[in-house]
Amino acid sequence: MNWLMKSEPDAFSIDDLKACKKGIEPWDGIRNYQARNFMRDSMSVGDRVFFYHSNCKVPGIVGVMEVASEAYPDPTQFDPKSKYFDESSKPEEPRWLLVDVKYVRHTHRVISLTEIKEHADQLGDFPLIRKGNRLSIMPVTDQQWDYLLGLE
DNA sequence: GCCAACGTTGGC
DNA sequence: GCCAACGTTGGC
Repeated sequence: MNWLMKSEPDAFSIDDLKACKKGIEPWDGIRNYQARNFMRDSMSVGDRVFFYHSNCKVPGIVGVMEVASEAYPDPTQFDPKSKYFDESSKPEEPRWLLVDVKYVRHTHRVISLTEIKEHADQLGDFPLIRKGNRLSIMPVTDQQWDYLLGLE
């Protein structure tokens, strides 16, 4: 499958990912059940992922990465010093999962949310442009993937 | 910084 | 199980 994953660039940007060792990093901090279930049930190693910058000056797609691991427990949920600490999650029954992601490339330019919205008719149902949607990991159909990359 | 939309929590 | 209160997301 194909995916889109959001990150605030102030916290973790695509440049940060590129700078990681081998361009691979655990995508930690997902605390939303729907997003977690996508990782657990539907993601496979090698799946393509759009890197999306949210909550910033120009929100939009900034690059491509790929899924580099199966889902496994997010260690930050057990770390009291982490802002993602969840005291109600127990190691024998972890509540939150993550996958590793691997940098592939930057897009040639930012494909902004504004621009994506202008193509709503061609994209069909797409969670990113649904009103009020806050999902941080969402599936992207093959058609949507090709169409969005065609804009770059 | 504002605020709409949404998810979660907890009292009842 | 309902729902008000609260916290978070994320565009603007």
